[in-house]
Amino acid sequence: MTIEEVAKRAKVSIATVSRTLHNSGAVSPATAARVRRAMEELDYRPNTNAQSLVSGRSRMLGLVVSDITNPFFPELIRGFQDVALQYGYDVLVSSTNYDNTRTTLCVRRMMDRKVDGVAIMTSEMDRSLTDQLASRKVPLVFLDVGKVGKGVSNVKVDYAQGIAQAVDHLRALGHNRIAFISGPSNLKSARVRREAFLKCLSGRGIAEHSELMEEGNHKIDGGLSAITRLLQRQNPPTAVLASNDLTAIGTLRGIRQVGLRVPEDVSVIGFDDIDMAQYTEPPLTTIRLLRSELASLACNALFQSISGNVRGAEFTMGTHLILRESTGKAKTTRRVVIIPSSGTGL
Amino acid sequence: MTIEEVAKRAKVSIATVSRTLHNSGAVSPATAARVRRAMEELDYRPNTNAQSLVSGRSRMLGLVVSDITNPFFPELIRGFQDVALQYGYDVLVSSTNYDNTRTTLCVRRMMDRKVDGVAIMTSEMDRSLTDQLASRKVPLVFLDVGKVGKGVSNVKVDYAQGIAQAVDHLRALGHNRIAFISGPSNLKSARVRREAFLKCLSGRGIAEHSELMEEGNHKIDGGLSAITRLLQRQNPPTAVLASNDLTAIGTLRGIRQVGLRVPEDVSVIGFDDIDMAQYTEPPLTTIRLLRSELASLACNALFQSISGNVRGAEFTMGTHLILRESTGKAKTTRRVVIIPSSGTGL
DNA sequence: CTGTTAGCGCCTTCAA
DNA sequence: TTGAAGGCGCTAACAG
Repeated sequence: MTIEEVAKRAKVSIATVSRTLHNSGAVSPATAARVRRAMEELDYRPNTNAQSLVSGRSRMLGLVVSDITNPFFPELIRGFQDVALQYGYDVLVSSTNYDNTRTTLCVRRMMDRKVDGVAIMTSEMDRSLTDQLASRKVPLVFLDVGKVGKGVSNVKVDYAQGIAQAVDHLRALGHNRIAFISGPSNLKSARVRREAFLKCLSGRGIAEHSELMEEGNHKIDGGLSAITRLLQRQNPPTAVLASNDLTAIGTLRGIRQVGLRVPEDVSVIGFDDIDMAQYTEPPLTTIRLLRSELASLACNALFQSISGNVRGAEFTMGTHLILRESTGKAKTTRRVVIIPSSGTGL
Repeated sequence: MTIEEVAKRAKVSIATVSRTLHNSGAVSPATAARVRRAMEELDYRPNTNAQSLVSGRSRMLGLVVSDITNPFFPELIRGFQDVALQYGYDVLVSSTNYDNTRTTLCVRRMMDRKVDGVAIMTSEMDRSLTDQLASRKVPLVFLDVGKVGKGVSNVKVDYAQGIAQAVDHLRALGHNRIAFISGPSNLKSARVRREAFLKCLSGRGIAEHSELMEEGNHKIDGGLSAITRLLQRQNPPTAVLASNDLTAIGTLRGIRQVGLRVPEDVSVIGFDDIDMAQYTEPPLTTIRLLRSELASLACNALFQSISGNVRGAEFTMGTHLILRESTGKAKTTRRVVIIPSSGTGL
C-alpha cells in the first residue's frame, strides 16, 4: 500500500496525493475528495520510515527515566505519552536503571532514530551525552538540573514550598526534632530535596539537625533501615520527613517493627504523593508533586522547541502538603512537673 | 554524517562500507580496517530510518499493556526491554488505559512504524485489531489468550498451580470459608483467574462458594470495597484470595478499617507478588508470577518468529505460593459446646 | 574483493 | 491546480 497506488486509483500524481494528505499546497476540492476516497478504499497508511527519511525527523520523542519500577515514573510516563499522543507523536521510553552503559546505549539509539526531542527526567546522566544531544540540536528538557539554553528547557520543581508547609505543619503540632531521610546522595535530585529541607530549617532559625539526617535509597528498604538507625539514637526524632513516598513507606514499616505507632509516637511525611500513599497504614501525609503536570510541562516544552521556538524556557511547578493520617501531635516529653507541696494551686 | 562521507574518507564505495558495517559480503581485512577507522573518526551512525525503509523492518517491538500504572506492568516492561535491548531492539510501549480508541490508535501507529513484532500483554483488545496485525504478518505474542498459529505465540500462565497451593495452604490452616475477590469481570485475564479458583475448589470437592465471590477492579479501592461487602455478610469468610496484589492490599486495609486483624481474624492471599507485597502490613502471602520470566518468554517468542520460525509456539510458566505473614490459622468458630450436665465427662 | 546502480516510499521544488 | 523528477541514506543484486 504505497502512495503510488493511491495516486493511480485517484488518477492523479503522487505529488497530489502527498499534498492532500498534508493539506499542503493547493488541491482542488474535487480532486482532494477523489484522493481521500481512494485512500480510504485502499486503507492507505503512509510509511513513517519513508517520511522520517526525507524529513530527517521521526515524530518520536525520547523519555529517559531512572527506574521505571519506581511508582513515580509510570505516572509520569503516562502523562507524557498522553500529551505526545495528542500531537501525534510516539514515545520511546528508556529506564536507565542507574546504569551508565545502558543509558548511553539508549540515548545513542534515540539519536539514531532521529527522535525530535528528549525529556531527561533523571538527574544522573553524563554531561557528554547531553552535550552530544545538544550538539545535534535535539530539543531537550530537563527536570530540575539543566540550564536553559538554545533548545533546552527546564522544569523546575519548587520543593521549598511543600517542604515549608510540611515543616510548619509539624512544628504547629509541637515537633522539634524533625529527621530527614534523604535519597542516595549520589543522585542530584535527591540532594536537591535534602538541600531544600536544610534551607527551610535554617530559614526558620531551627537548629542544625545534622545528626537527624539519614541516607536512604529512594526505595522502601532504604527507608526502613534509615528509620531503624534513627530510632536507635539517644534522642530520636518525633517526626520524620522522607525524600520520597517509597522511603516513607519503609519508614512506616520500620516504626511499626519496633513497636511504635504512627502518628502517636512518630509522625511521618512523604514526598510525591504516589497513588499508594493514600492506602498505606495509616494513610500518608505527603508533599504532592503532580506527575501529570510535570509530564505535560515537560512535553509541551519539547514541542515548543520543536516548533521553532529555539530559545528554551524554564517552567516552575509547585508542591504542596496533603494532610492525611500519618502526622499528629508531638508526644509531650515526659517531664517531671513540680507541684507546690502545699496550698491549693490556683 | 552519511555512509557516503565514510566511503569517501576510506576511499571505497558505499557498498563496501555497508558490507563491513554488517560483516556481510566479503571485504578484505585491510580495507575493512580502513573503513572502520573512518567510521570511528567520523563517529558515524547509520540512519535507522533509511535502514528501515529499505528493509521494511524497524528493529522495534511493540508492547501493549493495559495500565502502566499498575505495578505489575513496569516490572514486565523492564524485563521485556532488557531482552529486546540485547537483541539490539527498541520497544514502543503503549498503555491502553482500557480505552479502545486509544488502543486502536497506538496499534495502528505501531504498524505504521513497521514494528517487527508486538507483545499483547492485555487481554482486552479488539479481535479486528489483532487480525489486522496478523494479516500484515507481524509476529505476535499473547498473554494467556490467543491460539498459537502462523507467527503468533502464546505465553500461558499456569494459574491453577499457584492457586492450588494457596487453597491447600489455607485449608491446612483450617479455613473453610474462602472468599475470592476477582478483577473486573469484563477483563478476560481476570476471568481466567477466577475460573482457575473455582475449578480448584470443585476439584477438591469444596462446596460452591458463589456467595463468597466478589468483584473488584484490580486496584486497591476495588479490593477495599469488595472486602467491606464481604465482611458484612451473615457468615463472613475467614480467608480471602485476591485476584492481584493491589486488590489484596485494599483488602488488608478494609479488614483493618473494621477493626479486624490480619491474619488473626482473616487471612489474605494476593496474586503476582509485586515488589510492594513484601512491605505491606503485614507482609503479604501471595502467589508469585514472575514478571521477568513472563517478559523474557514473550520477547524471545517474538524473536523466534522474527528470525523465520514461522510457526508460533506456546510457552507455559508456573506460579507458586510465597508464604509471608498475612495468613494464619483459622479462628476456631465460636461454638457452644454442650457439656454433659452430670458426671465426669470421660 | 570491490564498485555501480536500482530502488525502498515519500516530500518538495520547479515547470507547466 | 497539477505533474515530473530529484533526492533522503541505505541495502542488495549485478558486474567487473
